[in-house]
Amino acid sequence: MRARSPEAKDERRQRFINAALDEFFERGYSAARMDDIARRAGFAKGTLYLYFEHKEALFNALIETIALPNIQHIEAILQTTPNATTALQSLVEHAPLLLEQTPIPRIAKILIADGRNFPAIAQQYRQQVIDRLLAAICQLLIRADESGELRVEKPMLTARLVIAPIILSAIWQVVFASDPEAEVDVHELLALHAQLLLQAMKNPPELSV
Amino acid sequence: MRARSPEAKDERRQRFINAALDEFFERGYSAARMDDIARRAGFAKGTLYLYFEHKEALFNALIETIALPNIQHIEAILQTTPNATTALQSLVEHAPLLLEQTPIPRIAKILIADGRNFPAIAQQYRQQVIDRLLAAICQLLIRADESGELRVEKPMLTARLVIAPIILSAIWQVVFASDPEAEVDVHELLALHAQLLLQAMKNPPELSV
DNA sequence: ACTATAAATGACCAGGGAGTCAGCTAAGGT
DNA sequence: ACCTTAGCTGACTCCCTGGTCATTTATAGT
Repeated sequence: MRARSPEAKDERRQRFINAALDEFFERGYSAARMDDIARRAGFAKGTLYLYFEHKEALFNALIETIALPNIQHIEAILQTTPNATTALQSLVEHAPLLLEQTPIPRIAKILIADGRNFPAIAQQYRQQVIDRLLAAICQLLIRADESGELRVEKPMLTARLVIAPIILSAIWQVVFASDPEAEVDVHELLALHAQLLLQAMKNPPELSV
Repeated sequence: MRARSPEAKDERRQRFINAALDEFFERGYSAARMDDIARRAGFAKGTLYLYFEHKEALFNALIETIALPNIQHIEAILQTTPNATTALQSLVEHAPLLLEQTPIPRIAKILIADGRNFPAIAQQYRQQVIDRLLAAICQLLIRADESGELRVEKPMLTARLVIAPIILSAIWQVVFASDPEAEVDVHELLALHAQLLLQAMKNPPELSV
């Protein structure tokens, strides 16, 4: 079967990108072979080069394509809840699914592993994905502070603390996937995280002296 | 100059390992060149092979050698303080220095990037370094709970939450080192982290309802 | 000074992978 | 049925790097 229509070509591109996600994740950028990526997508190496000029272009396309849909999903979770408390709980509730069913952990691993060799891509990813996620959480916290629901003195830093255990769980899972001893109950961990965080933000400091 | 005594040979080994740390960190295991590592240590490639059988043996030695001294340093910080509150504050106080002056962030990056291709090394590192660090924090929390200083219901998970922002700061710094826009005040971030965490653990949940 | 020892060297080899291109063939048009 | 277009192929080239080893040379002992 051949791709003649523009839609069919887009579908080809996507298949190559998905194959690249697997291979880059598994082996790292340098050790991943273009031939393997093509085979995994079901084509020969030459075909891959009809769709991407070179390895780096494929890498570029991968980072650009994969993350955005997922970040929009998370933003939706955060914005469709009435208050910050339930928004955070909802985020934490959805997180295990995000970690298992989306490519986010794999993208994170790739970015950490190979981002240094592609500073422009790393920067773009930070701006378009991470900063956006942090901004969404930050706004949520500011609104909660203004409404009196929570007490948030440094929303930008607090936003970073909110996502830290989530991201680290993703990385943990990805690095120690083959190690049964290293398993962690992510849901329980993040539930505790939300509990402690909300507890700290609900109690004004004066009470704790 | 040549290494004739066993001590001089140990010193050579260490120089190669330090050079390997730099190169593996910068390029990743696969893209790092043995010739570059040898040159960086001040020798020719052949000499490197007098000290390490092959690339993988060098990688092995790197992971084994570098981390342990630093983990002992951290354990010392945690054990020489009278109570958990000051221990955590002290950890957070020392963290920016650990992130800047020790190879911990670089080792973390290498482990994430290449650990998947060396599952045995990743597992060994987890057992000898990470689990040990978590155990030290866990014990600290248990003692604090027993003495009534803090309220800690799930010490093992809480220990993970304690280190999450520290590790993530290390990774952040390593990935976005070249991006001036991405700078974060680690000290301020971790100070807030300690403050919120201690606040949550000092207030029994009943008060916050 | 001379010699024996072994540390250090770097040209070399072999294997492997990025990128190419001349040929093949599926598919739509006539 | 035949032709034309263009999507697809994989053998090939070239370069790069892990690992080797015959040669060179520093050093300690006599």
